[in-house]
Amino acid sequence: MLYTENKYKRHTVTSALPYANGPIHIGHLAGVYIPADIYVRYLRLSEEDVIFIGGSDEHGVPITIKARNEGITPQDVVDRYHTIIKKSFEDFGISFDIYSRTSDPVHHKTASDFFLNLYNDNKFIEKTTQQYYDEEAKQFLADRYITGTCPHCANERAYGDQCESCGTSLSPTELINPKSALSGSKPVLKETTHWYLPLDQYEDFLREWILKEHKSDWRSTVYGQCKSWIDMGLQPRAVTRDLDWGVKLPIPNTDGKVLYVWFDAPIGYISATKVWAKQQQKDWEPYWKSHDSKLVHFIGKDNIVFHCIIFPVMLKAEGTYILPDNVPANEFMNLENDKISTSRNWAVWLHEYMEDFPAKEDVLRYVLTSNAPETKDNDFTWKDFQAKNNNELLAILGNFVNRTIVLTHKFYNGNVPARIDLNESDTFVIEQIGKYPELIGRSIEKYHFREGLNELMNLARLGNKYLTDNEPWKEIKNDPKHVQTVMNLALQIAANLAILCEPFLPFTAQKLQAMLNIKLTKWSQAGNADLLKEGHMVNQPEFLFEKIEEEQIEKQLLKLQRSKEENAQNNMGIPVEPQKELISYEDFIKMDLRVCQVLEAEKVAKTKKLLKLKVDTGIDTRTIISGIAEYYEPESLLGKKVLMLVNLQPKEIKGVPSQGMILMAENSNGELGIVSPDKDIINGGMVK
RNA sequence: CGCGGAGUAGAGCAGUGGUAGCUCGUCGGGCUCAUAACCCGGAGGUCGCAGGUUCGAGUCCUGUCUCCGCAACCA
Repeated sequence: MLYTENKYKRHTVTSALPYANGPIHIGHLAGVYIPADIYVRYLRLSEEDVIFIGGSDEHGVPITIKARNEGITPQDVVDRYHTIIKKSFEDFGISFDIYSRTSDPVHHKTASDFFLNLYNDNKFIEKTTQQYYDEEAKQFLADRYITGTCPHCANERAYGDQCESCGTSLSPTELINPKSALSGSKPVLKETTHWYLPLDQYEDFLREWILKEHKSDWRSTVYGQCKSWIDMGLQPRAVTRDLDWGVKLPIPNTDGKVLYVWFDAPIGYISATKVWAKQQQKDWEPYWKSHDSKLVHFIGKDNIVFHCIIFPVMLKAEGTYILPDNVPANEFMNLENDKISTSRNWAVWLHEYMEDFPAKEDVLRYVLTSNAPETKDNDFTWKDFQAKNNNELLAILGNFVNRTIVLTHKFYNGNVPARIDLNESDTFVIEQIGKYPELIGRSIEKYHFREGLNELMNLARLGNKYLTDNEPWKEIKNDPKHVQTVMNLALQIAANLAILCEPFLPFTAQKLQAMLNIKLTKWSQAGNADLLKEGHMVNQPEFLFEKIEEEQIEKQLLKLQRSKEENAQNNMGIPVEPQKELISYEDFIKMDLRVCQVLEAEKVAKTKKLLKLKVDTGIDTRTIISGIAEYYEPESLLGKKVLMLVNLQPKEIKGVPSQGMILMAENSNGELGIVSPDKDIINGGMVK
């Protein structure tokens, strides 16, 4: 039974498949897994038919690269991370009905059948194009794995899809001197055939389905993102790749081709359902094909386009599947004011958290829920973590339960006292207890988990206030009869908390129920002031939460500090480039390098990176554009002596002609630094 | 003018036309059953800025500034 209108018989809840090339961190949890888990735990308590699906996404190029770098097979890589991820989810209490993986044979079969259906139905466009091929590594190269010189700004480290120096998007064939990032060799163009999903043909369907039907029930962030994609105009998207790691194409003469990972991953939800159904001896089809099933995808915002545009188009094209009812995507969780990053090791890893804070799963669940990035990016800080544990979980919820149980033992040897002669404040409390299940339930049904959690805490606050107002420790001498009523109701509040907190704090719910010596499994039991019968015996009090001390927090901050320092030392992510081809002295002296002085500097409007500089080259005064605005304030450059290539072909950037190039080098953080002479050299002094 | 989101008390957030609200922190008081926890009260905001619509705007419209995200792996 749900509170909001419900025309569905069953729920299919998916959570984004984590990519199996790294462990799980708090960003994943806050964005996807905790909200999804709250939602399904709530549905189960409400006695709804629900299946909660998860699994590892184990295909795609980055996994093959990682395998190559470590000298192991892609299967080794995904086995390692699948195991770590699966275990940390289990330990943390993410209650998947099935945690599967896309390397499972069931998935390969499901995905290739899905493809074949669309293929036989002529839903794809077939196109033959020229693509770069690495003859040494014997494979076609993804755009990202080709580097070369940008035709626009002469940056030598442009990628096949984009030049980061000038921001233009490129296609690999535009690069001058293309080079394979895999072997370093020069790739050759080779013909290859691929199949495309013509998203553009589904524009009307998407407009109707998202922009009209879901205008009011999808989150504004999700809706806005979809609208933007649709309005920009959708393009056919390749569903196949030349790669040998993935789901093989089920059509003849396509050796070395697999399904593109974004096509095969969401089908993983379906195949995981099949694996589950087989284990449970159930039918998987109603969960995906019956119109009385409610499909909900929990994802992070980076996945919106796949789950709101591409996957629905796939399902629509196939024709027999239902579409998602909602896609409650979260924004991002930052860590200590900085973007979470796997490669920079700027993260709180779930498996490490579990080691450092044993039996504190619910503390992290609480903090990440109460600060969940539901409407915008949010920040996780350790100080906040400590404060929320000490001042909220412990002080409000833990303390309420503790004082209630302690008093029960003190006054009644642990037996629940009878309720007699209710006064106004007692009936008020009973009335309030009756309101919370719906209050919290409605919030969860609307995917407002922060709000629901806050209401839960309000119930504990109500309990604290009730005790303080009635002062049973004092009144036991004056009015022992009423104290029985007060303690009875305080215990009923505790029992209600034991059910209502289950979606958010499952471990706490278990502990609390054990302490109260009851077993509560249904949401419908909550809201009732008679959960504990007169004379029922409760167990000895135990702390639900412990205070988190300053040292523990400092230890975590130190850990982060250390990874920042290691990053700085390790040259992370910036391999030293191999030496270039030998050139003659004649080639060298063609370059006119000189010491110049910056006279004026200002930001180029509407750009992030560009500065417009006026420099004295000794020969003349000229204007150049330089992409260093992120690293230097314009004023700090005034009067600075820099090295410059003055005879570079002029080039117009953002409408301003740039006559030359300042020499710069990159540090370990990818920041650019100006190379300057260390003696005072005259303007126009030659570098030789 | 690439697109989307966000800017509300010291911090974190809610609030889609009608007397500015919640949690934490802070200050004062109360209580002592409780893990110095709990309860009451106060201080603190011209709702990024500037115009406009309206009897009335945080809320609608126009302009403008700032931050974040997407177009690279990553929730």
